[in-house]
Amino acid sequence: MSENAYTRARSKRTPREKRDERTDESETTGDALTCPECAGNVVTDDEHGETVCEECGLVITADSVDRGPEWRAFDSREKDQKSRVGAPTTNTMHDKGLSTNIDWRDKDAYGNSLGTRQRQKMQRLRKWNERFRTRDSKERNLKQALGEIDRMASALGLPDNVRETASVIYRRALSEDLLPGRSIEGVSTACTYAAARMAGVPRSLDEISEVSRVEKSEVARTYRYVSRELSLEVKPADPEQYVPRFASELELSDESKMRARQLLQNAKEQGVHSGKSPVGLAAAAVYAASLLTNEKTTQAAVSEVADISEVTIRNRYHELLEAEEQLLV
DNA sequence: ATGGTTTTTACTGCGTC
DNA sequence: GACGCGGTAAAAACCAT
Repeated sequence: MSENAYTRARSKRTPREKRDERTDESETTGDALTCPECAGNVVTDDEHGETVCEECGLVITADSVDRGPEWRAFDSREKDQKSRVGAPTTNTMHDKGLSTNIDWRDKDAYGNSLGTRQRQKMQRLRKWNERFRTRDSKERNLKQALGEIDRMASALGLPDNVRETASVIYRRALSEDLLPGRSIEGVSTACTYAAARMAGVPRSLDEISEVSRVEKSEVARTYRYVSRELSLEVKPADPEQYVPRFASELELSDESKMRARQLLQNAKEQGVHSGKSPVGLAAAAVYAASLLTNEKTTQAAVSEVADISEVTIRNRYHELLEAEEQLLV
């Protein structure tokens, strides 16, 4: 009935503007205060905008910075700003201000019955309150996921636009009800994986699951599911996309990168690669290129950064060189 | 579930520094 | 002798059926 959960919510200002009035004595003056709970020292945490107790972690005042709705992005401009979602401590914020209950009885605070007008008003308020609350639970979910995406993305050194893409994908997954039966972790990991590939800076499933709390198999499964349901257009990973990263991790010259790309392109034209793992191909190309340019690298080193066995590198790079020769004939 | 393909693991031999 | 490299066989992982 009321599955209109994601009603068109304007980026409404959170209804607690009264933090302007400095309320209690624990102010941001940074004086040595003591915690009411354990009498420990109280410090201000500027990054999260909180005043917390050093000893017990009690948050005395939170939200000296209001970053409430800023992570709801509806267009690309807002999206540019939404990536500051991170801090997990803000999870507490929602419960604090928003989950309100409105009694079902049509009585006022003194127990008197309300007039018809008032009754109708309360009816409307209940309805909207409920709507906001369900919206809120989804957003809490979203928030956690976004935090997770952000964490993984920075662990993998992925640029901001990937995080944004990942967030967008996640939002779509959420609004299409793809979540039930799947972990937030898993889906956000899958979204990150997809976003990285779509942005042309792919990370292998191994790398992804390294920083995720989810098994590789589950990531793969969830990714397949999500990309099918949302019909994401993500082309099979191009080995060339791995080259720059591997090359720079090995501190190889630009020339080597060029050679590696050439090798891959040749191989591609001759259809040498099909069914072979793109990562392996890329690793082999990087290694072969380093040989051709007389830069010192070992198979072991390449295998290390690419997370590919040396055997595979050997096999692939033979094939690459063969393809190169065939081209000259 | 099964069979075919690819990748990994583990081990061995060879040449060089 | 350690190291980089190449090859091989068997195991494991993966994929389509």
